[in-house]
Amino acid sequence: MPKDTFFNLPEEKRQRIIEAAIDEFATHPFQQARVTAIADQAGIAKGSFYQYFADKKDLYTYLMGLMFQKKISYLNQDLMENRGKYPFFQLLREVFISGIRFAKENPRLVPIGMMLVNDKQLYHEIFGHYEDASIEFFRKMLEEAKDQGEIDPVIDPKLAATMLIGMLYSLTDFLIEDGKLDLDDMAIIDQMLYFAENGLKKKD
Amino acid sequence: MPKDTFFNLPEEKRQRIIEAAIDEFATHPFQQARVTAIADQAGIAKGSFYQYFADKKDLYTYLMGLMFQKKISYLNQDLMENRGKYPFFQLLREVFISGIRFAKENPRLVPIGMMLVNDKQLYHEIFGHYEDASIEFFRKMLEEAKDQGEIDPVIDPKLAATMLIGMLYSLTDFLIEDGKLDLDDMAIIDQMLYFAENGLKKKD
Amino acid sequence: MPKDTFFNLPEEKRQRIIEAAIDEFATHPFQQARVTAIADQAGIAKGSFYQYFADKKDLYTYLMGLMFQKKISYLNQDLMENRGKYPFFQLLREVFISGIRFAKENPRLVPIGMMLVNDKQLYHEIFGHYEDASIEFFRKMLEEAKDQGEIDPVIDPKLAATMLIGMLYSLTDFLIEDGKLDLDDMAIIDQMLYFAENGLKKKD
Amino acid sequence: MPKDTFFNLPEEKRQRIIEAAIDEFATHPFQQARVTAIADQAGIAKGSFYQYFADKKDLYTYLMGLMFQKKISYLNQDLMENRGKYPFFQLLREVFISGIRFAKENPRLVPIGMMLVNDKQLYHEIFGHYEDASIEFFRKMLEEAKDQGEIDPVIDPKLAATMLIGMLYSLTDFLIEDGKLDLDDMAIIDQMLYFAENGLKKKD
DNA sequence: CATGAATGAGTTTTCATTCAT
DNA sequence: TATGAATGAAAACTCATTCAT
Repeated sequence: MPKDTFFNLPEEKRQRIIEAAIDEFATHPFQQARVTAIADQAGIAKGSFYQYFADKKDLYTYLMGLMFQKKISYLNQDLMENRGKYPFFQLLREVFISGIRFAKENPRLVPIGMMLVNDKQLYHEIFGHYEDASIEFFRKMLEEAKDQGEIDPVIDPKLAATMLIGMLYSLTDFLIEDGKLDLDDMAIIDQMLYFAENGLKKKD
Repeated sequence: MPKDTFFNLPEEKRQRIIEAAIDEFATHPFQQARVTAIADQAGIAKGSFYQYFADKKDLYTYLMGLMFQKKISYLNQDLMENRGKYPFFQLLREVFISGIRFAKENPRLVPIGMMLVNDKQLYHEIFGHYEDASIEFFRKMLEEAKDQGEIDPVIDPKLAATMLIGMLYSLTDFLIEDGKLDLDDMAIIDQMLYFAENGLKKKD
Repeated sequence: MPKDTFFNLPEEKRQRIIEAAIDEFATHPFQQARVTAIADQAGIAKGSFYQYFADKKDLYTYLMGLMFQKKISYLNQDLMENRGKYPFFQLLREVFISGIRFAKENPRLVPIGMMLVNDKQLYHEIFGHYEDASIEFFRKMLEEAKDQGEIDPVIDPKLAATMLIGMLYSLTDFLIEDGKLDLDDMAIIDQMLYFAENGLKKKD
Repeated sequence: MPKDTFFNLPEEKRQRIIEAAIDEFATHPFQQARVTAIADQAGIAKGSFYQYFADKKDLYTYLMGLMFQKKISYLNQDLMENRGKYPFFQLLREVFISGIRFAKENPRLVPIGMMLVNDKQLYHEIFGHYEDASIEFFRKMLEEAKDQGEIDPVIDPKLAATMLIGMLYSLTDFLIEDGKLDLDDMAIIDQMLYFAENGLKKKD
C-alpha cells in the first residue's frame, strides 16, 4: 500500500504519478521498469517517490489493484448480481462487451495485464496462490449453465473456461494494435459469441 | 547469426551452450537473462561467448529460429503439403495434436515463446514487422476451408484464426503447469476440436 | 546547543524527545542513527526537530552533556569534594560503586558512551582535544595518593589510570549483557578493589 | 571468502587492495566504510571490486581473518604450546609483549579491532556466537594457574580475565596515539605485569 | 580460439536537511 | 511554532561487453 503521504497529495499530482507509472509499466516488464523514468516523467524528485511508496513493487501492486477495480467497474452490475436470472449466453455477451470496452478505453492497461499474467512469480507475489480469478469466474458460470441445461453436457467447464479466456485475451491484445482487424467492435463480439454459442450450447 | 566459430565447435559443446541458453531464457525474460549464467552453466568462459555470438540478442534470435523449426517439425508433413486434399477439421486436429505434443515434449520452450510474444518490442526486432506467422497460417487454412464450404460463411477468417490461436496458447500454458487439468491430452484435443468444429462449421 | 525553542517546550515533550534520542543512539552509532526515527518515536514532526536542534550532532552533543552530568551525579559529592581527607582506596571504591550503579541503572547509556569512545573523530569534535577526562581524574587521584605514600612509588600514575579505566570500561560493558557474570555487583566491586589495591598499594 | 579471481590477482595488486581496505576500515566503522573509497584508493574499478568479493562484508570478514592470524603469529609459539611448563606470570608477560608489539607494528589494525569489538551485531555475524575468544583464553590460563597455586584463591578467573583484557585494550588504544605515554614499551609492560602480579598472585 | 580480468554506466534505495504554508 | 512534503547527494551492487594475453 502506498504511504499516507501519497494519498495526501493533491489529486492532480497523484494522477500525474499514476499516469507516469502506467506509461512505464505499459512499455516495460516490471523488472525493466525504472523508478527513475517514472519520477522524471511525473516531474517529481527520485527521493519523493520513496516518500510515497515503499518501493517499486508497492506502486505496482497498487496499480494492479486500481486496474482490477476499473476492470470490474465495466461489468454491468445488475447482470452480475442477478446472474441466476439471465441466460448464460447473454451473460457471456455482457462479459465480452465489458472486456472489449475496457481494452478499447484503456489500451495502455492491456499490456500491463498481459505482462503480469506472464510473470507467474510476480503474479503470485501480488495476488497470492489462489487459482486464476478469471478462469474461476468463467468456470462457475459454465457450471451453472450446464446445470440449467444450456450447455452441452460433454463440455468440461474448466477446459472451456480456459479456452474462452484465451480467446478473449488473444483478441484484446490484437484489438489494441491499430488496424489489425477491420471489423468494428460489435461485429467482433457478435462473431465471438456466435462461435462460442455454437461451440458450447446443448445440441438437440 | 552466430559466428562461424560457433558452428565449428564440436557438436557436444554447441549443444551444451544451447541447453544452457534454453535453461536461462525459460526462466528469465530476455532482459533479465544473464550471459554470465549461460556461460557458467555451459562451462565456457565468458569471453568465449562473445567469440561465438555478437551479443545476447544474437544467441536469442538464433534460439528462436531453432525453436520455430522444431515446432514446424512436429507437424505431419504429408498432411501439410497436401492440405488441399484433407478436410479442414482433420487438419485442425493435426495442428492441435502437434501443438500439444510440442508443448509436452519441450516444456521449457513454452515459456520462452510466451515471454517473447509478450515483449512486442523484442518480437518485432527479431521477426520483423510482418504479420504474426501463426495467425496467418490459420487464416489461410480457414480461408480455403471457407471456399470449400466447410466453414460457416459468416465467420471472419482472421478473427477466427486469432481466437483459435488464443485458445491454443492459453491451453498449452495451462497444460505445462502440472495438475491444472485432469483430462488427458487426447480428451483435451477432442474437446477443443468439438468446440471449434461446432463453433465454425457450416450449419445446414 | 539546542535552540531556545527546545527549552521552551513543555517538560513532558522535551523528555519524550530525549528518551527517543537515547533509544536511537543506544542502538545505532552516530552516523547510523536516524533523525527520522527519533522524530517518529518522539511523536514530533520531522520539521520540528530542526526547530529545536541545528542538526543531528547538536542533539547528540547535548545528550552527551546530560549523560556526563548524570554520571557525575552518581558520585558521592561529599567524598569527592573532600577527597583529601579520605584514603585513596576508599575513594576508589566509591568511584567503582558509582560507575557500576550508573551502568546498572542506565543500561541504555552505556553503549552510547562505548560507541562514542570508539569514534575518535566524533569524540574530538564534541569534547575537543583536551585529554580524556576520566583518565585525568584518576591520574590526579593517584598522584595525590602517591604523595600521601599510599601508592607504590614505582607506579606511573598515568599508566595506572589508563589501566583502571580500561578495567572499569571492560567490566561495565560485560555487566550489562545479562548473565555474563555470576557474581553480584558487590562481589565484583570487592574483587576489582582487591585486585587494584594489591596491585597498586605501597609494599612494606 | 573472496572469490578465486582475487587470489589469482598479482600479489602486488592484491596488496594494494588490502592496504586500501585497511585504510578505510581503520578510519570508518564498517557501515560507514565505503566500497567506492576502497576501490578508488586501490586504483581499481568499482565493478572489479565485486569480481573479487561478494560484498563489503566479504572483504571485511577476510580482513578480520588475516588480522587474527597476524595477531596469533606474534605470540611465542613454543611458550604457548608448552604453556603447562611455564609459570603463569611469564606467560602473561609474553602475551603482553606480543600484544603491544602487534599494536606498535600494526597501528592501523588496532582501531579496526576496537570498532569490531564494539559492534556486537557484526561481531557475532563474523565470529559466531561462541564466547569472546580472548577472554576465554585468559580465563583458562588463570584457571590453570589457580590450580597450580600461583593465583590467589579468592580471585574469580572470569572476572580477572575480563579485567586483564580491559587493561590491555585500553592501553594499546592509548599507545598508538603518539605521545600519550612517555614510558617506553618495556617499561609499560613491566608496570602492567607488576600491577597484575601483585594484584593476582597468591599472598603468603 | 580460449580465457577471464577489467570496466563503468545504470539501477534502486536511504536520509539529513530545507522550505513553503 | 508546527508541519510534512520535497529534494538530491550519496551508497551498494549488477552485468553486458571489451580486451590483453
